[in-house]
Amino acid sequence: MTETTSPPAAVQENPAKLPAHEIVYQKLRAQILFGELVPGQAVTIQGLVETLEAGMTPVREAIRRLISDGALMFQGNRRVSVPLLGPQDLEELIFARKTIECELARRATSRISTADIEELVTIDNALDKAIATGDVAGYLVQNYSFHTALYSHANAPILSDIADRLWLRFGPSLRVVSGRLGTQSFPDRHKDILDALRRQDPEMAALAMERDVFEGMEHVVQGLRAAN
Amino acid sequence: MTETTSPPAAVQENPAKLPAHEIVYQKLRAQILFGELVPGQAVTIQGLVETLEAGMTPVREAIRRLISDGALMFQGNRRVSVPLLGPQDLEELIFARKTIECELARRATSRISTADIEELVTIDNALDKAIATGDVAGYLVQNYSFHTALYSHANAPILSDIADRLWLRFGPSLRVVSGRLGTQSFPDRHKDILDALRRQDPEMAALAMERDVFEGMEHVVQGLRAAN
DNA sequence: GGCACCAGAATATGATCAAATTCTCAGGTG
DNA sequence: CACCTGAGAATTTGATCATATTCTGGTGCC
Repeated sequence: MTETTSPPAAVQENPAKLPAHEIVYQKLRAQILFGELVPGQAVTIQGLVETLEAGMTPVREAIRRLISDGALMFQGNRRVSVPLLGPQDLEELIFARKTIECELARRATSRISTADIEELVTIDNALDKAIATGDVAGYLVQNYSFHTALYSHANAPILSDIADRLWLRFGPSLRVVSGRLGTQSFPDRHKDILDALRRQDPEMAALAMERDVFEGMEHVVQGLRAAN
Repeated sequence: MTETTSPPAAVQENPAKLPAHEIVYQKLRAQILFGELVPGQAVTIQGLVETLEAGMTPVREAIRRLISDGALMFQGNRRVSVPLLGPQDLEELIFARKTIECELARRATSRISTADIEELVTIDNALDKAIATGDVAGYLVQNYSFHTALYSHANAPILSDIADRLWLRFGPSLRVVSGRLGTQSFPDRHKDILDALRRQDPEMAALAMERDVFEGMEHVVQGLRAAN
């Protein structure tokens, strides 16, 4: 008992200082955002316990969080599933994304540094490459990264949080559409956004963002309509 | 014929059949919205287990949900507390509330029935009474009810959900300010909103809502600044 | 003032109970 | 005779709890 803890060598190679429920949350979140889960698919607690090799309580807590995020859906009876978006949902998401993300772009414009713009360029290049090679997973990751990185400079944690949750809602549907129609078909206004950032023109950034959001979401609407 | 199944549309209206974690969530949510919890106050799992007479797992899940809602805050170490809003947070909340709630008012205007308007009038009368008698708790409840009831007619579940979460964020601070400055001091544009609804004028409703939101939030800003 | 120890709270596991869906098997009908 | 139908069993899955383990923060001693 005197041997409390090995004090100095406590630096474990294990970077996972995070609690289990947090790790499970991150993993599940990524699976939803980047499309390993299909809309309509049932999500079972015990299934995740096996898949993610975690205990029951952490999985439970992660699922509750994701439900609150709108990323998962509680189906009245005790079942949980990935939401299937309808035209009505998409219309609301378009409005919310336009107002919130345009404002984030506006705010980021006046605060972002030249070095940070270059970082966005790097992400956008990776995005272009993913689009060119038809790498759907890469496209989803890089596209999300671009927006998230931009918003991180807006100094608006609450608005960023709202935007993040919106992405969680349409992530699975985005995956479906880009899987079906391919990555090339998606519009991409990121170049315009980067231009606006360089010129430090908030309204131009907001406008470019509005187009990026609207065209992207409209594409999802069309893609899902085709699917029916 | 080959259809799987979905014949029994047995709609269960069993109210007492809610799971424990849902009940705990609702209770805690109400406590936060209507100010039984003070900003900065620590929230412990075991404390809630005793107070709400629930098991540990349900309490845990409810807390996770509330954290995801932004109603509670995870303090890095394993502590959870009620968030304390700063001027920056309030500024973001004002923007988000204005855009989202004005849109909800706009959408509700064209869909709400005369009978439903009367229901709002009833709520607003109760609100006036609470203001007149200085009933802080009643003021908070009726004010929330008015907005929620209005938004329920907008046929926009996602936007309503976002608005709901915003209320959870500033609920505790609203309580602090109204407790300190009294209920009379709060502006109230609900009469203008009701007028706009009767005239079926969406833009007028949105404008009245914008004033209600802005003046109310500005009042919170002033109240918190005085507190410091 | 720093360090070891301790109390208490949070995290995480597995077991147990309850509910719901699915499966199966008769029985009846065209 | 084949097929639809439905009641009930069986299985899967969710909800809850009791308990063990780990971590944090404070306290008292040197």
